[in-house]
Amino acid sequence: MFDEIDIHILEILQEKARIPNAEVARQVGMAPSAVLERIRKLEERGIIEGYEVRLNPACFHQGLSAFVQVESDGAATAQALAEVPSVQEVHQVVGPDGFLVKLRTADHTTLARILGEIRALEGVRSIRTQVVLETVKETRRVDLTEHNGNGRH
Amino acid sequence: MFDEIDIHILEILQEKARIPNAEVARQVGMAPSAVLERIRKLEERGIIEGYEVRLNPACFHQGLSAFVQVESDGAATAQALAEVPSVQEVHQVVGPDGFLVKLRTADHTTLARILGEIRALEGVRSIRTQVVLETVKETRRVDLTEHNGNGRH
DNA sequence: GTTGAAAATTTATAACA
DNA sequence: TGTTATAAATTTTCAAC
Repeated sequence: MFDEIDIHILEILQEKARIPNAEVARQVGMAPSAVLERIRKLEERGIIEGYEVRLNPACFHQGLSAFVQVESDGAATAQALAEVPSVQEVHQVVGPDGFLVKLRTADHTTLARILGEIRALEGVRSIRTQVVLETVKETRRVDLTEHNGNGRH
Repeated sequence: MFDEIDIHILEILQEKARIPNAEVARQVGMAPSAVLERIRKLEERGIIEGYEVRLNPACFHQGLSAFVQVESDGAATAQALAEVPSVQEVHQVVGPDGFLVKLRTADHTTLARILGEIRALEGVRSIRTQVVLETVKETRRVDLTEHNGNGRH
């Protein structure tokens, strides 16, 4: 799938995605055009899904995180949950609690309102909420260290 | 904190962070240097935390997600959890289950090994694991729609 | 798949409204 | 703060290897 140079490029981009191509080329010791070509192919193959800016949620009235275990029998529940504003993640999980939902809200008042919305969704039998006191770690970064020196994948 | 133009810029960057400054300037109808200045200040003020490439986890042997409820009495548990490879998130939550941990692994075998590691951490009394069957939605994007037309913040 | 060079575009900087 | 203008740097393309 990719070689060590690709991994190196991805490591650089994971660290800081909005840097010039020429700078990436310098760090991996290749011509800018070659790096551009590799990045293009990584994008085409779906290995790179996209580029995001990481905003500080607290600056946008979204400082409160919570996880909600949703027990549901409705097939359409997942989509309905995904469309609720401030829902950031919806995972279908094994076991009696059908879905695990992550959401961000401004405060406890807003959280209460959102939870009411979720409880009112068709098919939802019960919900159990866990409010986050403090987020110690939160990253989307993929661990690439194991892909170094192993040759091709 | 920021005005409508800032919000517009952030909306564009949330959609696709690795686009030229000049293109952003075109879309908001301003001079590139003015846009660059605004972005710099958003970065300085910590509103923009950084830029990330979004990689496809499945391409890096991280296709299996799971959430682990960790009941613990150790003060250092959070840090220990955060340092476990393949742990992507650690949240301290209200209630008896002290922490909620999100992790990504290659397969069930690896998951079992990681869970063993977590269970062996000092202070951990019990863990309860929820394996993700399917992720319906997973985004870090902040909802900026409410910040439009409301004037300054 | 890579290189190297040319052309188009973008970024950085400074003077100015 | 924003704009324009200029120089420096970068991106992109393409022919050749």
